[in-house]
Formats: sequence, structure tokens, C-alpha cells
Amino acid sequence: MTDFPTPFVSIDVVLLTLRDNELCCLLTRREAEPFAGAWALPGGYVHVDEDETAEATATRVLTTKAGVPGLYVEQLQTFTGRRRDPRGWSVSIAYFALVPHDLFPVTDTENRQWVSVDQVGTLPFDHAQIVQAAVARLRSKALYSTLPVHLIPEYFTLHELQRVYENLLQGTLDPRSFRRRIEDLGALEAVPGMTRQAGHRPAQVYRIKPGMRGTLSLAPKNLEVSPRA
Amino acid sequence: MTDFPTPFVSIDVVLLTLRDNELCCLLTRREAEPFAGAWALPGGYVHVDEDETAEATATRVLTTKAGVPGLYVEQLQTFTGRRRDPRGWSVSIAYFALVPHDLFPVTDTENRQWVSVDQVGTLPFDHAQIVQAAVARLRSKALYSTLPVHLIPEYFTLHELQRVYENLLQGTLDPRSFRRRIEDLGALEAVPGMTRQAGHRPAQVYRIKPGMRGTLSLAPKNLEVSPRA
DNA sequence: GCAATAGTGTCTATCAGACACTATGCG
DNA sequence: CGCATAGTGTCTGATAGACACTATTGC
Repeated sequence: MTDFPTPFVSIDVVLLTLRDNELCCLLTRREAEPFAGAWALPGGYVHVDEDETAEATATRVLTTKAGVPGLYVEQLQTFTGRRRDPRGWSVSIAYFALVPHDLFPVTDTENRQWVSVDQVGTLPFDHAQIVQAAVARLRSKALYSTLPVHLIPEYFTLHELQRVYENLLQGTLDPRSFRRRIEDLGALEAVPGMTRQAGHRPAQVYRIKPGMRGTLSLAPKNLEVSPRA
Repeated sequence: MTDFPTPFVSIDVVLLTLRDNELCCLLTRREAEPFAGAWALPGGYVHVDEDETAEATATRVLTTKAGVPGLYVEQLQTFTGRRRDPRGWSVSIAYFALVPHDLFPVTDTENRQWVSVDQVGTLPFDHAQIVQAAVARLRSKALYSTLPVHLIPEYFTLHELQRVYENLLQGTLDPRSFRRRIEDLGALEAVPGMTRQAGHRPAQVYRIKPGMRGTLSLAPKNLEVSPRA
């Protein structure tokens, strides 16, 4: 098709979750060379007869290695270069995905494990850098979107959600401001009549509005323009 | 290296400029099949012995087809799939770049031309979609960064810059707010003693602070966190 | 009632839009 | 001086942080 060597392509997925208030990333043990036996990001190759797009590959990798369908997945960034893989010039289209920890606790530590993103250390290829990019993306989106809801189960209280944000942003948030902000984003809805009991005043349970699971709601607000003169 | 077919990889570049208050995108005439002779995004293949990374490929494509080095370039998004190219499963790593129009006016309309992004119409592959993604990215970053300075020459007045923003955002901006905002971003500096004369009060000339050409200054400001309790 | 957490009322500082004002060049 | 554009002073409305307050459950 072309008369010069072409880079080879792989898909890597950074699956993040919150385990015991710690942001963790799924690592799997590599089966093939190079780096066979080492811990690395789950990934794979495009199956050209099976995958319609690279996102489909990422989803398939997730389903195969994590066994949980329907997760939030978005393209992260594409990492390229001559030196990142000892086999030669390579392209890794990196995706990042979020899962509530209860959906995928992982006991099988022989071949896969959750590792705190602060403790991934050195990984094969440029996987450590890819993890950092995913974490930065998530933290940045926590500032202005409801993306972090995908780290907890479908039904949750606002206080539970606030703890997720506090974890990601490494600080405490004012409950009043937090509620205002989340409500203004307009992506969540109270589930009528559903509350959580815990020996004190029950908390209203919320969920993402149906159909907004993927949309992610932004609140950019800056530089207000008047309609063109 | 792998025992199944691998997608082929190309690099496409959306080079944007402002020509007469119109946001335009560079199109080049395709030399090779498929779609030989059609107008499409400038692009090319990775030269594995020459390009260190895909960004280097993008820069090389720009230098070859536009002849202007040192432009602002960032990775946009990677477009993938079985159907986007008739030759088969393909990956396009798309970059977007900005150039001041005076640096690259383009007269040679036989093989390349500036086309208003509102009039690109149908393009080969998914190039129209790639252009739209680049435009959306630029407009979105105009809301909170100084990225649009790369659409005008190195030295400019704040009013000239404001017109760029008004063009991108399709509206008018209040001069007071605009100046405050730009100053707060902290990426620009007044050039001492340099003014622009035009038969009325001279305007102070600004430029990007040296060393901040690539950094782009954001003003996220949202969800203020207190230091962790 | 008390403990504990859920959720609200409301003050205040900050900030951006609006817009009138001053500043400074040229003829 | 008048014109044109550059640039500022300052009012006001909106908004987010702070924090005290009320609400509702179990015991």
C-alpha cells in the first residue's frame, strides 16, 4: 500500500477507579514480549475484521480484561515515536475509562491489580506517562464537569459525590458551593422518593439524567460575547 | 511482528489562519490515489527513519507544504476506523496548527488554497469532520486562553487581538473586560516604547512573553479547594 | 433530648459587563 | 479645535465561598 515501513499501532487503556479514597489504575501482567511478565497498561491490537473503530478496540480490551461493559470511555491522546517501543516506530492510541470500584474489585492479583496512581513507579514503554496524562485529564475535568460520577455507582448521594471530588482535587469543598455547582451543571437528577438511611437524616439519592451518561456537562463560562453587531 | 493485519497510519494537519476576518483552513490538492486531484487536508506518512515522533511528521508536512517553520502545533485527535479510507482500516493522527495570514498568504491556487471553514463542504475521507474538530478546539480555547495570538504577527495591539477573538467567538467583546482578562492571563507583555501610529492616539504594542509561545495560559478557575483538612 | 449527617439562608468579597469618561495622536 | 481610536474609572449585578442555621432520622 505504501512503499516505506509503517509504524505499528496498539491501543492502551487507562482504567481508573477510586479504591478506599485512593485513585487507582488497572495494571495487567504482560504475556508477550517485550517486557513479558511486567505490569503494564491493558492494551491490544486492532482486529481489523472485528473492530469498527479504535474506540471499539478499547472497549473490547476493557471487556476482555475487566469484564465490565458500558463503562465511560474517551480518547485520551496518541503517543508516538521511534523509541517508545523497542520493536521500533510505534503508535499507541490511549483511551481512558472510569469504573466504580464495586463493579470491578479485582481479586486475581496474579495477572491484574489496582495500583495507586501515586505509586505506579516505572512502567514499560511510556505507560507511566500515559497514566499521568489520564490522571491530569480527570482532575482537570473534575473542575468543571460531572465526569467523576462515573467513579461511583449509578445511585449516590451528593455527599458521596462530594467526597469523590475532594479526593480527586486533593482538598475540601464547601457543601453549599458544591451543591449549587452540581445543580447548575444540570446533568444530575434527584431520584424521587429514594433516600439513603444511616441513623440520621436520610440523604436524597441522585443519578445522572438518562441519556447524559456520555455527554458530560461542561460549564465553561468565560468571556461573554454579545451577539455580533 | 504481529500475525494479523495492522491498520495504516497517516498524519493530517489542519492549518488555520484568519484571512480578512474569516477563519480559513489550508487545503492541498491530492496527488495520489485515492481521491487524486481532490482538495483535502495536507498530510503524509511517517518517515520512520526521519521523524522522531508524529508531531515531527506534522511539522515536516507543514514545512514541506506551507514552508513556514516555527508554527504553533498541537495534537488534535486521532481518527480511526474501517470505513474512513477506501483502502481499509486506517488511523489518522490529526494535528492542528495556527499561522498569521501574512506569513503564508498562498497565491499558488493550483495546488493549495485557503478555504473558509464555513465553506469547506465535502472533503475526502473524514477530513470535513477533522476540520470541524479543529475549529471547535480553537474556539473553545479562545474562551480561556491566549492561543489565538498565534493567528496574528508577533507584535500586535490589544485591539487587533480583540478583533481576532471577536472573529472566533462570533460576537463583540467589551474592551475593558477583554483587556483585564488578557492581562490576568499573564502571557503577554507590553513592548516598551513600541507603539502603532495611525492618525490618532498611538496604541501600545504587545507580544507573547518569550518562552510562553507554546505554553498557552489557561485560567480554569472553578471549584476552589481548601488545602486538605 | 441528643448525636449525627443532610441540606438551606444569607452575608460578603470578588469579578466581569456596561458604559461614560479621559488620553493622545493627527490634521 | 475636532476627529478618531486608545485606554481607564467606576457602578452594578451575578456568583462563589464562608458559615451559621434549620431539618430529619435513630436511639
